[in-house]
Amino acid sequence: MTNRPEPIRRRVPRNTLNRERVLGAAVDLLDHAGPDAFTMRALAQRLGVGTMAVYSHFKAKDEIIDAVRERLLAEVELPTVGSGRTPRDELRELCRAVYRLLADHPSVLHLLTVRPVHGDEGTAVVERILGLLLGAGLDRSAAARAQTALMQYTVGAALWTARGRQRSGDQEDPGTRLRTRFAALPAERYPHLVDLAPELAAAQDGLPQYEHGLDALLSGLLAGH
Amino acid sequence: MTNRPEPIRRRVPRNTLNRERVLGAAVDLLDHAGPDAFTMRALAQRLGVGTMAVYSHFKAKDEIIDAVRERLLAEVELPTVGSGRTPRDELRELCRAVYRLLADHPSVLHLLTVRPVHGDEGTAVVERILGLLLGAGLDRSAAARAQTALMQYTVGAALWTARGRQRSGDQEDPGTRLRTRFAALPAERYPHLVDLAPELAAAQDGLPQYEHGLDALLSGLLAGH
DNA sequence: ACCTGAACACCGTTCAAGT
DNA sequence: ACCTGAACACCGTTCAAGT
Repeated sequence: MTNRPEPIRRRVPRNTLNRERVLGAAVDLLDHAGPDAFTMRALAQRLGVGTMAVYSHFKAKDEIIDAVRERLLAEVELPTVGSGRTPRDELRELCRAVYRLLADHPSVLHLLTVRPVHGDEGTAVVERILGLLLGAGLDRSAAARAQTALMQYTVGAALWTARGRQRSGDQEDPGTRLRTRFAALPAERYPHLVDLAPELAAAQDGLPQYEHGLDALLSGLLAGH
Repeated sequence: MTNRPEPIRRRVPRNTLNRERVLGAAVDLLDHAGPDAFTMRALAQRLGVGTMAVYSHFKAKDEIIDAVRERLLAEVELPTVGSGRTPRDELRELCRAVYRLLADHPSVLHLLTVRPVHGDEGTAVVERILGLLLGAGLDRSAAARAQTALMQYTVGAALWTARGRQRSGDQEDPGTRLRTRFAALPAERYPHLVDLAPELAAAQDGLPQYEHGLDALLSGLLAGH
């Protein structure tokens, strides 16, 4: 891709490795090859550098994990304030932005489950959501619980989708695989499951399913306000 | 030798190792020591057996993971049919049973995120939930989406709680830690977050928080039926 | 200060061998 | 058939050494 021949994999000259470059390669590696392939050795190789060079910029692998998560969570693009006609519209937009980030980067999801959050990642989103909930008339306690419930559902839905996509080494998409699996169950024991196999398969469609649940959750949380 | 001295760690006699014993030790190890300590070598040691003995009963570690997940998911105790006064009551009970299982065995949660579901685990719960949703008047598509949303929220909430408990090597409980962290944020940028720090910390209380969100979700899903 | 290669203590799993 | 110990190809990280 470069203009130079580079007959031999040239070593990166000094001082060109830095935290930013390491994090970029880490995100690439995670999104492209998955968490299992996210290895210090693979990361260094991708950077064209000895394995231990990375340790000059990060104390340990866990520190890279934290930094990657922080970096990606900070990337959530907040819809402009007042973009929705109602607080509820704006809540939907915010939650969908978080879902989209998690769905686009299954690795972040994995990082969330592997290591708890330390820093103030995602605080901007939380702040906005809390403001909208209070603005909708919820009291302090209800707003806090609603915010937590929205994040819990969002993480769960994203995880659900990522898990379905995980085994896409197979030809079939997760929906069809799930449909055939359910349809093959004994109909006497699981009549509804067998009967609703197509509908259950259709509910594995990521964003539309997320929005269905999100709307229900928002309705329940904002009921009476 | 008498029947009991055992001056030297005696080797388990032949044919006493079987799949059940391996799975029991695996659950113990996972719940007690966490996923990182769940090692083939540690598992064998706990069974008083050479590392490779386990491979006589399971092809690989992944197969153990699948079997553990299957075993625990089958353990979900289904409330007796018709125990609730309304379908909604019964739905709550079922979902809470799933949440309790996941919260009690954080390892299952990890196993769920690490490997996708293959067999027909948890089908009994799904069947019951679908029946109740249809009984409540939801159409086929709405029932399938509602069932998926309920499971997504349940997994997300359980994961959220488990993640908070993960670092309990520290003295403070996750609530206080989160409160102090939020309270320490710059109040100009995050006024609501700082203000609601105590309420947000209180929302990390596991089951009560789960039930709050569950009620809202059920209200939204069953609205108009 | 930044980067290297060898080495250490792990890991899952293969394999030939024992009973 | 069931179990063993050595060995292989990995992993994260320490360490002494190079520039």
